[in-house]
Amino acid sequence: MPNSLAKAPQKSRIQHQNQAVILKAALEVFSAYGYRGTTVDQIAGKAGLSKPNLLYYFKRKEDIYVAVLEHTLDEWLKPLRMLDVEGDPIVELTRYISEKLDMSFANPSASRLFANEILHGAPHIQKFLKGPLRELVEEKVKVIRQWIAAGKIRPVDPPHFIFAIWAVTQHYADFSTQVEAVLGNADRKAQVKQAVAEILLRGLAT
Amino acid sequence: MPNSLAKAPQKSRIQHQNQAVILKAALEVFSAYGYRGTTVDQIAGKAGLSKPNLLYYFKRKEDIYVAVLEHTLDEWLKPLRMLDVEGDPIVELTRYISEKLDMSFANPSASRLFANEILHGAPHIQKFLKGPLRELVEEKVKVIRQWIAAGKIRPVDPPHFIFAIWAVTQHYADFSTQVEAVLGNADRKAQVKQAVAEILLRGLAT
DNA sequence: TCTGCTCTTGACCGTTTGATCAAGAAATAA
DNA sequence: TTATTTCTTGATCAAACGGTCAAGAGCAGA
Repeated sequence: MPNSLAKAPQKSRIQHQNQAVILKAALEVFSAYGYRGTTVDQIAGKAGLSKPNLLYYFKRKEDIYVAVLEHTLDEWLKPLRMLDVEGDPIVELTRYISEKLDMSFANPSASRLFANEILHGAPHIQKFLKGPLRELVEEKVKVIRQWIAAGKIRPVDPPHFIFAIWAVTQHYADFSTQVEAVLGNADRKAQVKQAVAEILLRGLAT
Repeated sequence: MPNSLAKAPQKSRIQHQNQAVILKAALEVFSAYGYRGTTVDQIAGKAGLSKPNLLYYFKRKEDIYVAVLEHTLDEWLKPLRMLDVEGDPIVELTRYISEKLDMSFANPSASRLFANEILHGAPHIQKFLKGPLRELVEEKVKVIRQWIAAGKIRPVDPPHFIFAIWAVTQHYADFSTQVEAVLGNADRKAQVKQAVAEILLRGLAT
């Protein structure tokens, strides 16, 4: 018995595969058009399934949306979790900024989905924001406070410093249309990493 | 003849008043639910008009949206326009950050409307982004470069520095749900101003 | 007052969309 | 093979929505 929990209906190969295809398609469509702006037909089309077939795997449109959102959240916090109080602050923060920017460039859809959800009041992830996210921020605020207390970096308001990192790094995913309209479409990942790290971290040097 | 241009249909008192009421209601609803997520009935309800009456003033839903958007854009750029090359850089940038944060706190709906539009590819304001916005950024990039050349501030990548200011200041409007979920609902305008200015500007001091 | 224009609305229309269902096809297990 | 479960889909429905229209109410100038 591979799973003794009553709730596990053990997915078949086809189920596993189709759910993955649906989630991938749904992420792209939801992030591009928002929840209301997305139709089930669009997702089905992008996933290569008929609409009733898609609704065989997820009963309601909202179920798809929630599944995509939850699938994204864990991934989203990983880089921050790794912020290590034992490491050198500038090295740790440079790595964090770099990884967040990598995520923005590699997977802007996830960032936009998240941004869209929060922009509209986060109706589906209130618990996540007030629970795991809040706790993680409190934990990392302590890390930054320890660095300050140890004289390793100059004083800074820790929660707002974390917000600033989020804001700036996610800007390159959420507002890429604007960035490209103003600067043109050239690839500038390396330049952005350099510039952002400098802007956010130079003020911390002792 | 008060207006000899053929196109001016000279608005009546009622027209003037109702259009203002509609634009105000539409801003709130569009920013909260997005373009697709908003129904004409919702706007009409919030404006205290019947749906056909609202459509007497704006023929199509999209016309309302575009009107609200354009009504917001000019206001949006004013603080940046005032950035003065003759002034002290830290004073000028502190004032700019302060005014942007004031806008985020006083009128988060406008910021969210703008964010939502860009998040979804800015289909209605491509010309604005590639025209007036781009030109203004180029102008202010030169201002920052002059400050650097004159040795008044340490070197920084000017366009990305402007983006960083936008990202961080607008974050407190667009992501206020998240900020409040993590930090609680206390009023913290003054603290935010202090913290953000420090984070973004301390690295510029010579 | 009368006249003409502006404003307002209930009823209605065509389309889109989320969701359902019955029935058949495909996979799986015996 | 046969039996059973899983998967797939065309047809269809009810609700929501953007938009129209004709007819009436309100208003301003003569």
